[in-house]
Amino acid sequence: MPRYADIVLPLAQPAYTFALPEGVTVAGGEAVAVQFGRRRIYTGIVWRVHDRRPDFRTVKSVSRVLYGGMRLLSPEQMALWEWIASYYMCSLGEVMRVALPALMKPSGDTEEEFSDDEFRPRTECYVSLAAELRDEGRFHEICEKIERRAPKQYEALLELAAAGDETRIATGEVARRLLRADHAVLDALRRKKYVVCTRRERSVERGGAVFRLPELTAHQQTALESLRGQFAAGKTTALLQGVTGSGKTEIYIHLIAEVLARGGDVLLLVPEIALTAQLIERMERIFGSRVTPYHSKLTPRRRTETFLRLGRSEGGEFVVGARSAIFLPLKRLQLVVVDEEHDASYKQSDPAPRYNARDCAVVTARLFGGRTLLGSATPSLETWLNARSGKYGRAVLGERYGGARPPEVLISDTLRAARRGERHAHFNKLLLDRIGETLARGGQAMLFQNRRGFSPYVECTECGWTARCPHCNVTLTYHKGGEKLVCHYCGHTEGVPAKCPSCRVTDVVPVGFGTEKIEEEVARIFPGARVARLDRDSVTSERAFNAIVADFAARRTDILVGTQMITKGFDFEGVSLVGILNADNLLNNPDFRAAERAFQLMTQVAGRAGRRSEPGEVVIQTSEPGHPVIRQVASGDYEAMALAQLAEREAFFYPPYARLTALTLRHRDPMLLRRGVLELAARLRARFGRRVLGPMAPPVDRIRGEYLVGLLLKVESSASSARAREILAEELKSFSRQAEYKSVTVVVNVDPQ
DNA sequence: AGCACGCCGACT
DNA sequence: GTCGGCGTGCTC
Repeated sequence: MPRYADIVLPLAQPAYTFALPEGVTVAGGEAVAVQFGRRRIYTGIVWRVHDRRPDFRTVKSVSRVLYGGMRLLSPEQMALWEWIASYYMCSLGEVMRVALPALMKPSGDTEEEFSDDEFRPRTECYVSLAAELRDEGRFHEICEKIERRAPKQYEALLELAAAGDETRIATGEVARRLLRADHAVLDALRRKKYVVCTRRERSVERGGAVFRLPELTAHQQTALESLRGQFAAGKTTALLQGVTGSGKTEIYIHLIAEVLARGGDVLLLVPEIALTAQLIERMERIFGSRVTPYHSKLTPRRRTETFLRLGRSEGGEFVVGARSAIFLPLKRLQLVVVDEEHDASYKQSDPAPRYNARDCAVVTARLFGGRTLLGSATPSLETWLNARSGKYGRAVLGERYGGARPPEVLISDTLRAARRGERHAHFNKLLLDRIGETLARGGQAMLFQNRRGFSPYVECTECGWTARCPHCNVTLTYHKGGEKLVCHYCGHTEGVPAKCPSCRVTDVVPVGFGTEKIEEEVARIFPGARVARLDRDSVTSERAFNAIVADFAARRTDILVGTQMITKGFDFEGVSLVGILNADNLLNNPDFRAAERAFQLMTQVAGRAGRRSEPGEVVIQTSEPGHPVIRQVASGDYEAMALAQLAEREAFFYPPYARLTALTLRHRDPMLLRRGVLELAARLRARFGRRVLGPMAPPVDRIRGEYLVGLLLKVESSASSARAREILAEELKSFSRQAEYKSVTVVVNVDPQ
């Protein structure tokens, strides 16, 4: 009987059907090499094996089976891929692109090109004590012998012997890279036959049976028990809401340890690399080498090793990773923890699949019959409402760790300060006074400005000309380092003109302000202070990031100026003052989530002030001191914010009461684009009525020489979202089939941030 | 995604 | 007269 396999290729295309040659057996979830097109060879994932002959003229055969026929994807992972493809309206191939590490999906024009790229595991040196030294008496004897003459070697022996269960893998070996002893010392020990070195494929085994669990406070204990109870009673998803410093992490740790002890797998999702590194370290202190990190800063090889190792694992795995870790091939997933679940970086906005890892976590856990814990100090309104309505379980941690008091929030009126002549540069007198006092006391301050660069743009003082990108409809951002103007959309860079190119009269000057400008000003006003900056421009690498953070933690800097980056989970003991330079640009974002975001951001920044020992101070500079969100931040009243915002969302029919799908149409000819969007809007209105909004011009309506226009679909949360997507897919298909609009690109973003 | 096919501008 | 630009459509 002829057999066929539907193969998913890493393309924005549906699966293709290939024949299975005589004697070749494959099953769903395995990887194969196939020839696609004239000569290109791709890695594909077998989705389904069947014997229905497709009605194409030529049916090509699968070239060979990869990874020795190992099943790369569990049935649950395949179900997740399918859910994502259907929910986010993309192809399985697009899911494949993010789900598999790059090295695992080689492609090439020739067989050599293809297989040369194929992953080969790297080896690593493992060290263990010689058999002789396993005997305690003999060990001490030798230690005594070398202690004086070779202190380094003695140290190394002790280190090796003392390496806890968490670094030692099952065979009693320790990876050399985990030892402090250097090459020469280990070599000497090896020559003396005190230690044995073996080279093997790295990180195949994971050790670590002993976890050092933190003690819980009474509040934490109550919350933990409550969550356990709710999970046991059948709630699949729960929210753990706890203010900054209340110790959510300790609760995660206890739940994680319980699952690992049962042999189940755990996935801990964290927003992004900045936070990832810190949390991974923290988890390694507890769980040792049980922790498997997975984030964008890993090398392609590491990612592949991790993927394959997990695929072969029998359970008891603990992965800490960023959003794409949701795709790792865990087989006994029992718990997914999503830390800072409200964080926007869980949603991938470009390219497809435009998935939200937090929502995928909930789906995945359900597929495995596992549980999801969503943690946040300031939950997204979607999650909060789900918890409130009883759809999700819920536990609240009200108190800061060790009874520390919340920071005192001072609201400083920018307009009033300006009227009184109490505004210098971008600082009100109040903030400057507090910074001065803080420095005098030897304390540290953090200043938050939600904007990168020296200042956003340059302007001619005479005629108002501003530098704009020739390819995108945006002003160019001014970066002082190098006197450059940069487009944040396409990367176009040019120099700052000496004279205004328009009126040729005067110089152009920087307008507005970003972190770089603030850094400069604060350094000028407080010449004695050591100032550093943390934003995407100053952080060129993980190393640079760590250096800036380490300097601040060690109090080698006094003031840290930064963007969002400084809001994320740092525990700096010395920070007693936090300044928010401009709350207005947070509040006035033209986005239905602006108020929620502003609250989350300001609350998070404020949480950086004053840990443990003394309460901190927060100064918020704003021209709207009476704004409800400012008041809610000042009083730390999340619920007031949530209730007020939910009322607005309900009134204006926004999430969580409606589901949004954003459509963006793109074309280089603006007239054709205009006709196209009107046509599509009309078609959609015929099906969805007033649920269709637009056409609307997006904030940036031209990128890389292409024009953009948006449509927004709002469907009641109570309605069937599957049906809505079905109708939308139908209409998009028939729209794109029209000859005139074939060249118009339509991007679908389900649940846009 | 890659690649071939096909129709309009600057070169030997 | 051709070489080559990239716009369009197809790949099991």
